This record gives sequence, C-alpha cells and structure tokens, in this order.
Amino acid sequence: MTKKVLPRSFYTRDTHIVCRELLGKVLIRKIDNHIVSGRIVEVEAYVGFDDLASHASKGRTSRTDVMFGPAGHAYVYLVYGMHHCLNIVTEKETYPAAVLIRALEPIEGVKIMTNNRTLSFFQSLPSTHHKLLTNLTSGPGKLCQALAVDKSFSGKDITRHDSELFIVDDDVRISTSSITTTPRIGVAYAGASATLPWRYFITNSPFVSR
DNA sequence: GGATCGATCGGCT
DNA sequence: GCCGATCGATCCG
Repeated sequence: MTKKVLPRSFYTRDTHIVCRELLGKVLIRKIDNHIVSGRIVEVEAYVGFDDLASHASKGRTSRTDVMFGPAGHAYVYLVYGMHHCLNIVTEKETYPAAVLIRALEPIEGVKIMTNNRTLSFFQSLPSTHHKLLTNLTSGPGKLCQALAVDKSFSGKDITRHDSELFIVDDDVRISTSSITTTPRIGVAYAGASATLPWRYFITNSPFVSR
C-alpha cells in the first residue's frame, strides 16, 4: 500500500482542481504516538480577492495572512466563538485561496476522536455504532474537535510526513461522476458569491455534513 | 423529520 | 458594536 504525502506542487494549482482531487485523500493527525485519520469526503473552495465569502476578500490581515502565502500550509480560524475550521492554502503566493475541509470518513483513531468530541452520547456508544461514526467528523467544526486541531495549527506546513498534520494519497480514486457540487454552506451573506457551486462532496457518502 | 435558536468571542468596522 | 466558512438542544408536528 502506497501512502505518499501530498507535496506542495499538489496544492499549488487551481483551487477547484485541488478540491476535486482532495476527495478520497486521507487526512492524518499525529497526536503523541497515535494516528488519527479520516478520508476527505467534503470540501469547499475559497478563491481570490473577489470571493465575498472568503475572509481574504476583506484584505490581507494578520488572521488571513497565511492565505496569501505559499500553498500547502494550514489556515485555521475560530468561528462563532467556539468552533475551529481547517483549510489548506492553495495556488501561488500572493494569490489568496484555500480549501476548507468540511467532512471526513473516520479511519484510524476512532477512540481518540470519540474522546475529543464533547457530546456525552459518544462516550456510551460502541465504537462501531453507525450513528457514532457518521456524527464524529461530519462538519468542519466537528472534525477539528475530533482531530484536536485549533488555531495553533494556522500557518503550519502540512507537506511533510514528520508534521503533526498532513494528507496522503491512498490510491483511492474518486471519479468525476461520483462528485456532487452545490453552493457553499453558511455563506448566504456573500452576495453574488453565495450561489457559486464551490462545495464538492462524494455523492451519497453518509459522512458529509448536514 | 425539519425549523429555529442560543452559545460565545475574535476580528474587523 | 456587530456578526460569523457551526453545532447541538429544543420545539413543533
């Protein structure tokens, strides 16, 4: 089984291509000596200066600075005062773009993810219970909590296998015909950008958000 | 099952 | 001072 860490050149491309190709890849988080991982099943593109849903459309600030930097770095921010969202920076330097990781299919470290999630019912269900697995990482805030990813990860290089966070190619291929696109979630405020079909997910995956 | 709403705080106006 | 790239509880039917 080949498990190749995605290199910077993977991310230094058109964000929509990166979105499509990230579906099926495996996000790996090392916590101490443990592996926590999941297959990416849902992402969204945030692209350029004119995307009103993108934080970067407000300009380059200390928070969004990483989006303007080189690809292959994490951009993590806090939303609604309590949830974190994980993005991977894409495209060339000075052009702000990123892919929001919205949902994973849990693979390894389900026990650790369960412990990291706060809902009490997770603690009492058997680890193979269907409801547990489909609620563990089925949203951007949920997966950050499950993988213990917070703002301290923002700016980190995720193209190294010795990083605490990186993505590998598992040789699982997701064909174009099994990818669904829709408008992005939670960006109704974003005017003309709100209806762009920039959300990508694996059709019929039980692990996608809402 | 779906709709609605409160929590909670950093970042920008 | 306002508001969100969300989640989970609660209410209704």
